[in-house]
Amino acid sequence: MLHDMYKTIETAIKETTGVPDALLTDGGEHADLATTIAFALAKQKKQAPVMIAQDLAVELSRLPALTGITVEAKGPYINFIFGNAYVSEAIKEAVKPGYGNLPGKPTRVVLEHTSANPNGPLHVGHIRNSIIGDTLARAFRKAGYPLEVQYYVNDMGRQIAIVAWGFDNLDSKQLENEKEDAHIARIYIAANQEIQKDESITQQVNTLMQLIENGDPATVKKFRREVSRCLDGFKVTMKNLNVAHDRFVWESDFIRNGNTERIINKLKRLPQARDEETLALDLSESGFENKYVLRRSDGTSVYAARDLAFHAWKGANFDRVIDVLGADHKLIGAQLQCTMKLMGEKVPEIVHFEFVSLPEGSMSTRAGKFVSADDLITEIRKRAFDEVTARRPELDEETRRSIAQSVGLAAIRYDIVKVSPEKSTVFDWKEALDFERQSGPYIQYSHARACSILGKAGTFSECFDLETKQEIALAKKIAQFPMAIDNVVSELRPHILAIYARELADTFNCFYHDEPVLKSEGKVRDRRLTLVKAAQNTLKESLETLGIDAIRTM
RNA sequence: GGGCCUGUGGCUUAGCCUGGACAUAGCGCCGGGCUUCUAACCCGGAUGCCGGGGGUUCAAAUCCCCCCAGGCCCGCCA
Repeated sequence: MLHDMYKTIETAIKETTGVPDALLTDGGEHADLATTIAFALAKQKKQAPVMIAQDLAVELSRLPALTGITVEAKGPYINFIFGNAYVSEAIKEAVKPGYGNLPGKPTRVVLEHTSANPNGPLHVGHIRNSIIGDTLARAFRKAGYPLEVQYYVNDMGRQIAIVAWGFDNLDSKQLENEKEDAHIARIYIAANQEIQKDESITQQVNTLMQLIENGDPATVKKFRREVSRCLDGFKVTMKNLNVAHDRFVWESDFIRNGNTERIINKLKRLPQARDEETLALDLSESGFENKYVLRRSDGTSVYAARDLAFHAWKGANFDRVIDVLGADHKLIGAQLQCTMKLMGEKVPEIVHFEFVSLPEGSMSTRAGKFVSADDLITEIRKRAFDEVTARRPELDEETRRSIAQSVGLAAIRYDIVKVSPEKSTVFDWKEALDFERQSGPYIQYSHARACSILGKAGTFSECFDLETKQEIALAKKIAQFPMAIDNVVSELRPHILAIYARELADTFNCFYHDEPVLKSEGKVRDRRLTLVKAAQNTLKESLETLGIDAIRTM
């Protein structure tokens, strides 16, 4: 809708003036859309921008294509204000189930996210990856793309060897009520402490790594067992965060199925290959200083080689390959992209996000310095339950627990997704546990209020002829939703949706505060209820795309 | 030392790619609003050399250069 209007007006400006760029932008508080084209034409026409704007506005307003759009010059700006037809059409769409679904596309997309090393529980840094990834996944599906979400299991790294050593050599019994991933972390941390004390352990770990690379059955079994247990823990955490993967892809499979060897043979033939003691690529002509090592001198593969095999496999099976990775992967991500291009393989798109740290410094699983996602979830549910109990003492405990769970989820997911990924953040308990401010629960509350109004309204006949300023403002905000979804997938920036949902809630809150709905009568009541229904539906779709429960009462 | 990212009122933050109309919102602060559709809400007020300095432009938070501060990275680790 909004997109159509943009195109129509853009074409009209281009055809009328002959310029290649209509310089059309959001009109903010002045208009729905506006152009600064008069500035650009000033030099060429040797006329003041104000004069040009005035003449052009008159000319544009006469065009049949722009019927129903108010065109007016305000100084050097030309403003476009959409009429009632636009508003009515938008609300007609917005009351339908699935509002915001974009037309289906043939492009098959594979999206990888989270992929944390299975050596300890997911912490508040990892879940930034999960939440950005999962929100993108939901937006892609809403935008009509067939999508598969994958988790890449790094099951043959040094840290897994350290875990395996710990289980063999330390007191490694699982404690009562200890979650699998927390158990693994405890052993991993203890093993690292032992390594600090006794350097000879490193040799034993190296031996384990050689055994796993050679496919020694007992070692493979041992590694698989602990990695699987850790993943079981991750799955519980992710379920609690409403995050889902379609497939877990194991790194070691790319050794076993020969893909890594095949990719190494292909890489050897590149002019950039340096097959000396090690096999490495010289990517200096692409601006990378260090050599990109693929095979060690002992003949075993390096992570990079397996990663290339993994990405080649993804590229062969999907049309678009997208990875969500932390800022620490920027360099290796760029090297991966560069190498894929040199090989003529599909180049993955990478979404990077900056680090989450603690007030006392960086997080470290090895040092046991982290806030686990499980602890955050437990704490936030407790807080949410107290809050619900204080606000709604009349509800039974089960209902309050259920609301608290949804509110807690909303608080966590929104708190993380609302920030632009390129900003590094410091985890703050006080902010994470806040349900007011610009929070997920705030948006849920707007939705619940809308549901409450609709519940009390009974039946009404839909009416799309809006009138007051507040009605129109809300309708126009609702109309922006499909474009917000489109922007998220085209820019790969899920925080756009978070900001949109909050603004929609703001607009709806102001609307129902200022305009009586249930107490109005006749057509006014009908059209306001229709608008509430459209707002409720749009809030619901927004929340669900953010992976947040659109609860009907709270 | 080199590369990438960030720097917007006391705190958090949008806008920056695609330059234009008084820089977005929240928290906190000050002052209002619950016998009226759930106050997880709404309304009003104070608070900004948009890190600093140059440049490009009719016009710069936005583009270019330099500097400063913080984060991340520069392994035959993953």
